[in-house]
Amino acid sequence: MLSLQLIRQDPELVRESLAKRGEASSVDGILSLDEERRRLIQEVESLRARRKQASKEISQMREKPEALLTEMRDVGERIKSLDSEITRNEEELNDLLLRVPNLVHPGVPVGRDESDNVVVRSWGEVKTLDFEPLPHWDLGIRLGIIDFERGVKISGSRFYVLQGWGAKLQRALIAFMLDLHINEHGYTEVYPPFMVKRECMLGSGNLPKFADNLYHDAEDDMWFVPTAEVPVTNFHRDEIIEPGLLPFKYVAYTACFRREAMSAGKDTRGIKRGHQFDKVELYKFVEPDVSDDELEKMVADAEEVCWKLALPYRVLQLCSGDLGFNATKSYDIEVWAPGCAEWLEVSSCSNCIDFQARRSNIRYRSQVGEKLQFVHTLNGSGLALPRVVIAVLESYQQPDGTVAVPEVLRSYMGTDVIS
RNA sequence: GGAGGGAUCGCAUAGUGGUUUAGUGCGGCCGCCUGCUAAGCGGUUAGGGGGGGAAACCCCUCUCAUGGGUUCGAAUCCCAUUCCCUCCGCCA
Repeated sequence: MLSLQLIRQDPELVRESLAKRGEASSVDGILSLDEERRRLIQEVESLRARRKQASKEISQMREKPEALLTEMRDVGERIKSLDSEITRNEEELNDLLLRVPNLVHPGVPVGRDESDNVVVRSWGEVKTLDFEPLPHWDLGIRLGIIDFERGVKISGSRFYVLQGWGAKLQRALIAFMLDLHINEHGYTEVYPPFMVKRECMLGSGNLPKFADNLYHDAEDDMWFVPTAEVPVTNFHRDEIIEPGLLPFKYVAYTACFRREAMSAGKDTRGIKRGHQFDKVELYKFVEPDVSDDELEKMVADAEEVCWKLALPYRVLQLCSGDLGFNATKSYDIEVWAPGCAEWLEVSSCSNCIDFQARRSNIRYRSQVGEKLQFVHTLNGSGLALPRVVIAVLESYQQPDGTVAVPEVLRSYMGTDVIS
């Protein structure tokens, strides 16, 4: 959420930022509600001050002053009705504010959609294999490690079962990634709940705007996390972080659940896009002046997974039109999958600056006695599992139909080859 | 799921309708004192919102789990909800 004060002080900045994203502006509506709100508050507060004064006088009188009591009864009624007007106004205002996306970082290239994203670097060689590479769905079926039919039988379309080496490969990747980020990059492992309260979804920015994409248990109003970003953001919700404690760096493994209602019919083949997938997520809470640098470091942490697995990859900077709702600036990492012959998005790393911190009320003090400020939050996949499984299977496949196990996974897998 | 008990300032507690501008202790911070440390002494100790001011700052208002209600006036009385604790039931 943007600061209402900022919108009030510099509405043009906000309008321009929304235009860069190709979003309609609600700035005028917000400003007029804000004006109304301040007017109502001034009125109700002066009535309150008056009532307070009168109550004090009444308490010191021996006889009940009937005229004053009658007047105060009216004042009480007026306060009550103004309060409900303020509540209504604030609900409306808040709903608008919660739907405004983050400001676009000035360094972000302006563009319309993903075709305007910019490749900032790439690593590894996309080499042509000397045999016809199979897509992972064929490999998976032949090796008996992915079972699409049973996934559909159990849960419907966009579900699959990993079994045998397939399941173990995914588990090995999770363990490898967690260990890398914990031991070499200084992240603290957390295992959060996979179902969260509504307010967590508001805090992370998934509600109210993206309810369509979430699984929801209506009976208890519990929401299934679409990414670990949601519970980890809320880890410090409503907290004040004392001087000297930041940064906090967390790595969390979770399953992720997405309805993918918007993309029915897209990427239906294989395990690239399912309603449930696993992910290892990086998350940082940092002081504002370092969040730009911390984003670069986070991307490097995620990239390291790719090069340790020897998977060719490229890093894209997202243009303004492709930027996610929470992000001021984002990089995607894509690895090459020779079987399906495409670049797979395995990570998206974003600086959300104070956007989620404001929604979630996460503040810190830089020094004893200093004013409270909102922290900056960053998140990035490190990495998303099924797509890494795809890239490993397709890149390490051998002419005889077996799949070699990447060096760094051998100790986790206990084998050199999947056959 | 059932039955009871509870939720007050960072922590611990006092507070059963109006000098509560929420007291006290601990902790924290700032002084003083002290050869050092401890002790002692004095002061200080939250957040949101609104208004004024160039600013330092000042004024108002809200917040005693949350939301309603009663009342001229609510931490205090009533109702609902949430969470925590104890016991019972169920359970990986």
